[in-house]
Amino acid sequence: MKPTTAVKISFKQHMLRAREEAIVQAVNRLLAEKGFEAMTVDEVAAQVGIAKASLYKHFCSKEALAAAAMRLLLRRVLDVIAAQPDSAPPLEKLRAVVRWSLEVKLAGDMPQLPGQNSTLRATLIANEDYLMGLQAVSDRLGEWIAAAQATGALNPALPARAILYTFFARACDPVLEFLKLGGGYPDEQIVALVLSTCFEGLCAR
Amino acid sequence: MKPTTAVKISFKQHMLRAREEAIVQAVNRLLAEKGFEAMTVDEVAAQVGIAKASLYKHFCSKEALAAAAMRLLLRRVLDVIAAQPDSAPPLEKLRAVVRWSLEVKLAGDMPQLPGQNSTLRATLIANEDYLMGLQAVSDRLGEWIAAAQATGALNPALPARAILYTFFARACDPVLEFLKLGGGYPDEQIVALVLSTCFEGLCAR
DNA sequence: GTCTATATCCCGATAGAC
DNA sequence: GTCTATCGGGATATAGAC
Repeated sequence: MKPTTAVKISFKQHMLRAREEAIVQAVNRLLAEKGFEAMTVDEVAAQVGIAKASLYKHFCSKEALAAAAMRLLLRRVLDVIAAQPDSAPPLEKLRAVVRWSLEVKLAGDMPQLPGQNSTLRATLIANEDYLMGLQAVSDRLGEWIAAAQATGALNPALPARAILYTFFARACDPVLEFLKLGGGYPDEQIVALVLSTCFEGLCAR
Repeated sequence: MKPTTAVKISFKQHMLRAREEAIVQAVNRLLAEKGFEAMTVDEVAAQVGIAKASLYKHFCSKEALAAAAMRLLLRRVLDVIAAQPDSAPPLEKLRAVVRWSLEVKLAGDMPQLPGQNSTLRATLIANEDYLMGLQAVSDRLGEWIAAAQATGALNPALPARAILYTFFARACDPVLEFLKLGGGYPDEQIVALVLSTCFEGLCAR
């Protein structure tokens, strides 16, 4: 009996977890497509195939939905960071992470947060998981940045924070969309172009 | 009598023009501060000091308000472009224009448009003045870009369009805000940092 | 926990007097 | 042209039955 009960509970928890993952994935897609303000909770519910009231049993507010999507994004970034081989030069590892974020954005999977939304900002900075994930990403990238500056691969004259922020900003760089809408370039080349301008700049070398 | 009437009409038109300019300026400020979606027409009316219904006598929709602000921005950009001395190298003229836009953004005067707002996009591309202004800016900058690439100042391997879009994208670069919020850097240095990473890139030279 | 139905609020836009 | 007052739509969030 105990095992059966345990199995039942586990099964229930599994289903609940799966549903919540489906919700977060739908939120991620909608955030990437329309941004936070334009996304409506009705759309999320319709996308998942449940009633809106059911959504609020899992997430108590629209901001909580977005926060969950952001935590998912941070987990994915940390996975990509962890997947880089230790032996690779720091600069190449940084390029790989930035390239990944550009590919995600170009694929329409990068959630777009509004520049300054008071309620959303409050929810995010009040969320420990989010803050710890953000700190972890910053720390890992910060180590690589310092190492790359030490070897002279990255410009040592730039503050490390400025470099880090420049990487973060690639996640909302409109140049990708501009080039895609303009047409004439395959996705790989668009990514290569933006990556080049980010690291090598616009001036000739 | 004729002169008096003429003066009266001119005076009225002048007042009307001044009021509309005040409206557009308020819209510009609010767009820079909160973005299009978060800006409410009530706020604009309150800022100008008139009733909301009076606003709609000048501009028939919220989108029209934003479009007017964008036309103002394009005029200001064209003025800055025209102010560059012909004798200066094209690269320096481009740097000056980008620097100006960074300074405007850092001062909180750069209107922020939503990435993809269907109704606003429709209003903008339906506005001849806006489209012509945008074309004029693109043309003038495009000439300088081509010249700078010809002399080898800008990387000739990059498509000119990619360079142009990269300049446009500086108007919504969040790195400025990040560095400002982080503290520790005066505005001039923040502008210099972003300008440097834009043209010279992150890698050492 | 899931549903239908509804409360509540906010915002863009308008009516109509002056 | 300016005002006060209001309409109508849409969005977040909740009530209450099952």
